[in-house]
Amino acid sequence: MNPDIAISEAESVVMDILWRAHPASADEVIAALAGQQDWQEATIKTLLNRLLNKGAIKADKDGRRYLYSPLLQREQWLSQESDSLLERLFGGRVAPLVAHFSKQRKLSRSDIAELKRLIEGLGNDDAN
Amino acid sequence: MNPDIAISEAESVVMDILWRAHPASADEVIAALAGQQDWQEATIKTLLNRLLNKGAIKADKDGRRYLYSPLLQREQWLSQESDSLLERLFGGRVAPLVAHFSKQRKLSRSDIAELKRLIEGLGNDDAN
DNA sequence: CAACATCGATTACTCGTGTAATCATCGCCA
DNA sequence: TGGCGATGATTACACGAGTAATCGATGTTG
Repeated sequence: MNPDIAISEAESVVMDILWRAHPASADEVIAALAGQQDWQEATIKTLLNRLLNKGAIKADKDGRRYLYSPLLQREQWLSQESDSLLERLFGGRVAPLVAHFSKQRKLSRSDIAELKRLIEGLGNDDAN
Repeated sequence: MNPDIAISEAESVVMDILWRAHPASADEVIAALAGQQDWQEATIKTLLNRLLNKGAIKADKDGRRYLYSPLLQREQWLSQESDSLLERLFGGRVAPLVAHFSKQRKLSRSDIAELKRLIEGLGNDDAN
């Protein structure tokens, strides 16, 4: 479908704002980022434009300004990013990844509980 | 300790060779990469040098050439990469990450089995 | 109506990265 | 022993990303 839209790190920060609340004007995005990122307004405008040019967001005219909304879905982006890491680092297998976190003691007690619940709810799916 | 050595994508491909078998001469690295990457020798030499300059590998003189070995450990790099992704995308929690893969049907049957085993070997702090 | 404010678009500049050619050094063979 | 070949070092160059200033259009207001 959507041929993978590549989002840079800085761009993804802007996307995050829009995923949380859209549509949003440039000003609203800038406001939301103040205190979180130390960016000039101009910087954020540039990022919005780059996102626009690569089709990751759309802009609807609202009087003299625009209201921005995401086109790229957060879920899709999550998949792109995490699949790529999974592939590159763990040969595409999830278990080794979890094993890694477990080895690093990155699993909180609630993680473990949640995983238990998750795994148990899976037993009978499809092939491979 | 080691203040995060940043490795680029291409560099990590070279590291992978060295992690698999070290020390290795430039020629051996080049040989190992032939057929896997479509890089000129010069490109690989450059990557080796950049890795050297950033302290990710070391070079021991062996006659007229060098033998390269990793300094940055694979485990450490895996952690850098996966922790950063986990933080950025899933707020640092492992369970949501696994949930994501599960939702995307990225869990193979053997993944599930392995995860089951893994998780079971963990929960022995208190009951349940 | 003219000056001004606002907002997006354009332009700019630096750095890292991917990719590679070329340079310099040094041991080896004829 | 002097040129050759191998090997690492240096240099190159385009492109994306981060960061931002400035321009241009357009709407607002006295």
